Amino acid sequence: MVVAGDIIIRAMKPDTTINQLRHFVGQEVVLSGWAYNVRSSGKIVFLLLRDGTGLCQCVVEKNEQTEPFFESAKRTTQESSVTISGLVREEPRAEGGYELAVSGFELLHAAKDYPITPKAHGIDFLMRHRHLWFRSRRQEVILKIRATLTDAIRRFFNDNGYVNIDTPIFSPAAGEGASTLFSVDYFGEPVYLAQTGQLYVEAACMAHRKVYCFGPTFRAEKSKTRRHLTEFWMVEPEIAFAELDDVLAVAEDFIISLRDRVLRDHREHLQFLGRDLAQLERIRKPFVRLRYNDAIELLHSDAAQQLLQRDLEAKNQQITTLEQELAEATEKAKSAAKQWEKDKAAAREIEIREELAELREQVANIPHHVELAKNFQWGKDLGGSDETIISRLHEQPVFCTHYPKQVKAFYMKVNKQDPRLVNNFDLLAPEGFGEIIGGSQREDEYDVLLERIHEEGLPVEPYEWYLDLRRYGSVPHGGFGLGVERTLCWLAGLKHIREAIPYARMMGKIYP
RNA sequence: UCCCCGAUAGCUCAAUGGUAGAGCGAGCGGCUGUUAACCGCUAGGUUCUAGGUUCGAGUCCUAGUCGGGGAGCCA
Repeated sequence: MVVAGDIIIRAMKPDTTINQLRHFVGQEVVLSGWAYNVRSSGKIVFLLLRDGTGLCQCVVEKNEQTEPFFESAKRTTQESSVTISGLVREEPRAEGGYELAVSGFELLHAAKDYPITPKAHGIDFLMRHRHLWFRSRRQEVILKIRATLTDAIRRFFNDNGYVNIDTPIFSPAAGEGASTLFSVDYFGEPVYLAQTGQLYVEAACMAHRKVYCFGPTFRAEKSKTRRHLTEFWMVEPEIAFAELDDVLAVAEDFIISLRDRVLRDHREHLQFLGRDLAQLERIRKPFVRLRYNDAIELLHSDAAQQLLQRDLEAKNQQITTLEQELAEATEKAKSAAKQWEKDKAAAREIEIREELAELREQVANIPHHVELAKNFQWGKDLGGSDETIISRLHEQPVFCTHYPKQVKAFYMKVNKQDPRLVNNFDLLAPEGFGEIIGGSQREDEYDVLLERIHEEGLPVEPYEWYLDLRRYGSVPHGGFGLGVERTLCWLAGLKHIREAIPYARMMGKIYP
């Protein structure tokens, strides 16, 4: 039966996809895809087709030619798969500017009760239907940008002389902080899912000079925030004959290249997501370099306090505005003449309530943040609110460098001028998106590294191979890790990290 | 681990302690330019669980489960 339909539909017509339609204006073509939305009146059907490359309105007018399939087209349910032929024509009223005047129609599979309807849904429901949520416009766009981002990451390193080294996911011992590792039964032995490939990539670095690993990493942290996943993707370059400044320069070029590529390939997608492109476009070298000691001064400064004060005022102002809007929406939801107007007002009401709740929480937190900043003491790690303050006081991304060694990992290079510090850095993305890179120069002196292992109370034996790298031709070297999902959040302007990965693994979430 | 909020139809949400409703979705019908189309009709409920208060609990109280937001920690 498919064959018969095929012959009728396909005879002499080229198969194409929606993103190619502009090359076929005035011609008959065949499209296949899924019904995104179907509207009909008595004698005309508008079927919005989704084919993975775009959306196209397919118009079926009732006449002799369409008579055999008109009813079938009219009754097509959401997300049913179809093959449609028709004449491509320019049409300003249609989304995308082109539409198909349908001449042939075949239903491949009728979807029954597709769960994600064209109305509002809660996040829990959407996450449980992640496998179907992919088909929604916003999710499709985000994951397309992600695919470009991961390609741009590999491209940068491959084009710049780095060798890709795949590091193991099963790790024999806890590298740092065993509590944050997932343990797995490995033939009766407890092993752990890798939370970094760095130590392994360092070894390869001594063979290849410039290397990187790229893959999933795992953190068993019980954190439930919009910035955390238990499984996320990280790329970790490692460079021989490099000191801290050399690593910073690489990170800078790397970030610029990712920004350039995503902006080049996804301008329209970013606009669809509501991203402020000017914020991305203004990013340029050099990024801000801020030493930990200076960051503390900044946190203690009037500028920081004023920023928070201005924030408080701006947010209170926003709350007032939103409260007015909420009252209007509530009134409209009750009094509007048309049902759809009520609907829209009610939906807006829910949106406003959510925004208000978020703003009120932020306002409630500001005094706390003020205190944290004012009382920040030397020797502590920078907290989330501190990072936000620092990044908001600068136009460009900020490298925070030279942290106290007690809050950092044992392998970071102890600073020669001030041995209380290490030659490390975090990169803070602008607009308060927070930390997207953590990196350092590595300790290359055998004695110092051994000392640090002892200081941290770590067993030496599992690190013998790592110490070997300092026994046989040790060189200054360093690298960093960039979190793919956090970077995507920044580039695409996503509020929550769960949208930045196809299947988010979070505390207590493993389906689908 | 800590703090705040929530759980009512497939979905999104209503319901001064007093007969559980609406819209969407589904089913049926109407409509030749719709844009989350629109209009009419129909079906759809163990109000998260277990206790308690009360003449009476979706609503109040206690505990638990699950979810959301935030803190800490981090990419």
